[in-house]
This record gives sequence, C-alpha cells and structure tokens, in this order.
Amino acid sequence: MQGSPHILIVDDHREIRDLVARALAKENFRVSAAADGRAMRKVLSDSRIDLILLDLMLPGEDGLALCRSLRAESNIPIIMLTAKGEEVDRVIGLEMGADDYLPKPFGSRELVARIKAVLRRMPGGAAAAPARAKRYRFDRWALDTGARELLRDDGVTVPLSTGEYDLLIALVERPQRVLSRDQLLDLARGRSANAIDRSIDTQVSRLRKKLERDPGDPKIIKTVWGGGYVFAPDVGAE
Amino acid sequence: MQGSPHILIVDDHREIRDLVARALAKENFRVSAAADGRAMRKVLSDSRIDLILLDLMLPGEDGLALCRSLRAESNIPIIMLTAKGEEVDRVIGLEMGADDYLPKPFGSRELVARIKAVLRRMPGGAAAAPARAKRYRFDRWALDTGARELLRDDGVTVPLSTGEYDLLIALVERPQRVLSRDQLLDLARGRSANAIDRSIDTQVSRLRKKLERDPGDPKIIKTVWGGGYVFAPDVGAE
DNA sequence: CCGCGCCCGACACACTTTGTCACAAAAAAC
DNA sequence: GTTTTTTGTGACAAAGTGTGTCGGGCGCGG
Repeated sequence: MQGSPHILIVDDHREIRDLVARALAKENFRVSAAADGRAMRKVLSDSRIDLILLDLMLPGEDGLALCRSLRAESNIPIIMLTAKGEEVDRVIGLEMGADDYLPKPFGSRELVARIKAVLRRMPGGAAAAPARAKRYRFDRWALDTGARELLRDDGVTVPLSTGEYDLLIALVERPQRVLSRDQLLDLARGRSANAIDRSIDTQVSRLRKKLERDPGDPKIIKTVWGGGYVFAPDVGAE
Repeated sequence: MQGSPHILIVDDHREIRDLVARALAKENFRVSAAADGRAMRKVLSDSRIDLILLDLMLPGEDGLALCRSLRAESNIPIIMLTAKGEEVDRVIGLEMGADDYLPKPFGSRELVARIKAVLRRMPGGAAAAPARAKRYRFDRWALDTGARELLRDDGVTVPLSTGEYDLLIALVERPQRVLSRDQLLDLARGRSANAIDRSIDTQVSRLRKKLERDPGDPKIIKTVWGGGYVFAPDVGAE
C-alpha cells in the first residue's frame, strides 16, 4: 500500500457518514462514502478501497447480505458497524466474514484504532484481492495476471514494468469507461493526485509505446480531452 | 528458530488479545493476533508462526475444530486457552493435539512460562515430526521437501543452500502473490527486517542464478517495484 | 478563420529502488 | 583449530518512476 489507505463508509445516515469522514480525514485517511449497496458497488468499481466500514442496518440489501457477497468476490477487510450492541450480532458479523465489529455509538478514537489494527494485519493489502489468476484478451494481446505477463498473439512476451502492469490492469478491468487521472492513480498506485501530477500521462505514454502499433495514433488507450483515458478494445476474460 | 519466536493469539475478545500481546511483547516475542479462524488462517499464510495461543470458545468454527484442522496440516505448537476450568476440556484439548492447556483467568507470568516450556521442547520436536514430505512442481522444476532437493526435468539435481531452500519454499507455497521483503524475511528466516536490509535481494539474486533460464530476465521470481517479489509460475503439489 | 488559453505527448533529468559483485562475518564441516 | 561453505553488508551500476519543460494540438470565443 503506497499512499494513505482509502476507506469506504457505507451507512444510510448522512450525519454518520459525515462524522466518520471527518474523523478519518483528520487521521489522513482518504475517505469515500456510500448510502446503500448500489452506491457501494459503484465506489468499489471506481476506486481502490482498502477497507470498508459497513453498517449492519441498511435500506434495501442489508449489511450482512452485502458482507457475504463482498466476501465472495474479494477480501477487502470489513468492519461492521451496528446500533444493537448485542453479542449475537457480533457473532453473526464475524461469521459472515467481517474482520471486526464496532457497536454504535463509538468514539472516533476507537474507530481509528480498530481500523489501524485491521489494516495492520492485512499484509498484502487489498491490492492482493484477486487471488485467482486470470487471463484477459484484447486486440492482439493477452494479459496474464498470474505471471504478470503481456503476450502478443505471435507468442512474444513483452516485458512490463510494475507500474505499467498495474496501470494496464486498472484499464483492462474497466474497458470502455472514461477514467480520470485521479482514478487511475488511485487504482494503479493507491494514492491520490497532487495538483500538478503528470505521472499517469508519462506512464500511459510508456505503455502505448509498448502495445500500440502506432503510438502516435493510439487505438487501444485513447485520450479523452479534459477527462482522462479510455481503454477502447473489447476485453475477453478467461 | 532464528529471531524471537513469533506467537499468534487467536481470541475473539479484543481486550484479551491486547493484554496478551502486550505481555508477550514485553518478553520480546513477536506477536500477531486474530479474532477468528478465518483471520488465523490469513496470518498463518502470511507469516511464519512458532506457536499458537488458541481460545477454546470462538465464533464460527470453534477452537477445538481449528485445533484439529491445524494438526492435520502442520505441527505448530498450540496452547489452548479456555474460560471453563474443567478437567474435561483439558483432556479433549490434549486429545485434539494441543501441546498445553491454560485455564482463564491466567497471569501473564504463567502464560509466558508455559510458552517458554512448550517452545523449549520443540526444537527437536518440530524437526522430528515434520509435515509429510511434499513435492512441488513448477516450470521445469520439482522441489522435494523431504530430501530438500531441487530437481530439473532433465534429472539433474541442483544443490540449494539452507537459506535458498527456505526462501524458495516460502515463495513456492504462495505462488502469484506479492510478498514484501519483510514477509519473506519472516517466512524464510523467522526474523523481521531492519531498515536497510538487503539480504533478501541478494538471496533472490542467488536463487535466480540457479533456477532461471536467463537470470537477467527472470520468469519465475519476478520483482514488484516498491513491493517485493512474486513467484510467477503455477505450482502443482503432489 | 484566427488567436488565445489550456491540456496533452514526449523527452530529459533527478531521484528512488533494485541487481549484482566483492568481501567480511558467521556458520558449518572437517 | 582450520578449512570450506554460506550468509549479510557495502558499493556501485542499472532499471523504474515522477517532475519539469517545451512544443504541439484541442476547444472556445471572437
């Protein structure tokens, strides 16, 4: 994990979201918020989240169901929040795969302490989430996430640096979506952008040089003027 | 065991985890904590644990079940902790394969004494009852954990030093996962890293020289810039 | 159609991280 | 106790990444 951890708070009460967001921002965490399961999934697909604070009681799909479905596809650490301070909930929460449990009302000091404790015991971090090796196909390329290799259809392996690989993964997993530099920086490097950050531009340039037929007229990573970049080709996953 | 022993406390009560962690840290043990079976397995797969303190009563999978499943795949010493001071539990616990048994409440002095006692009778013990010999296969290699030998598919045996072997095992058992130098040092050497520790780098370099076709362009042990190393190939166990 | 301001591509350079070698320290073998 | 092997450390080279600059392209308003 390079930058400061990115925490997602999922709670339907605006006051709680704001409160938690302020408390965490003060501790130098990056914070996003979502009011329900749908918003949560949106945030998860738009940015790289290191830890989720999940309210047990939510409108629509409730916290436990969300927790279970999150666990099915990733291993982002989860801390459950709940109003009912009953032991039963704690047990249920931990069984669903939550990493810790915090009864409301809680002080910001305690919240921060729990978050740090949970993050500390996640050595690989959330970045290690896709435990399963995949192979993506696009254009004339195949990207193997297990071996971290980029293969051209003529069989040649093109070496990618770590940064190029991370950026390419972020793009390939979100094809045909405009991604801002800020998002890409978050997804690929786990940090947020400084005012005059051009590092993504440079990295895109280097990537294009490796995978475009004509880097001067890119067909794969296209520029959206004033917006960011789009991964243009269709991606087939295996 | 090279560095200070690494103890894992598994208990769902945070107060107990903290208490025990403090007591052990004071005695110069390294300590990790887990709230349930899932967290326990995560810690076990991320670091090298010398002894487990296991609470009998846990949410989800309970202590006895965990103890039994641990015994099935390793022989890490286990001390069972339990609130019920009944003799029955002791018998059951020891039958399940626990190495000792400590009724709550216990003083930190007694805890430390028991731990040291169990660890003292390990050195021969752990080596004397090694986990079943396995044979890992990857790329064009086979790694035999019984004979501690590395065999190339043309039949040649490549000699590995103890350190090279330990490092390779740490990597082979966690394929396609990014492992930090700190983790590798813990897994392979049982100690934690100093600020400017480069010993893992040299050891990786030596390993590559032995098992990569082209050590200058490694396909097996890959570098993650700013992150650590990844064991890239698929590993088949036998 | 033209000029202006802003955004992006490319390159050079500084800085950080990693590879590797030689050598010393430590451990193991003899 | 000596020799041999292995492991850690320091130094330097190589690679990867981010920042600054320059110049060209894009959108916008006239």
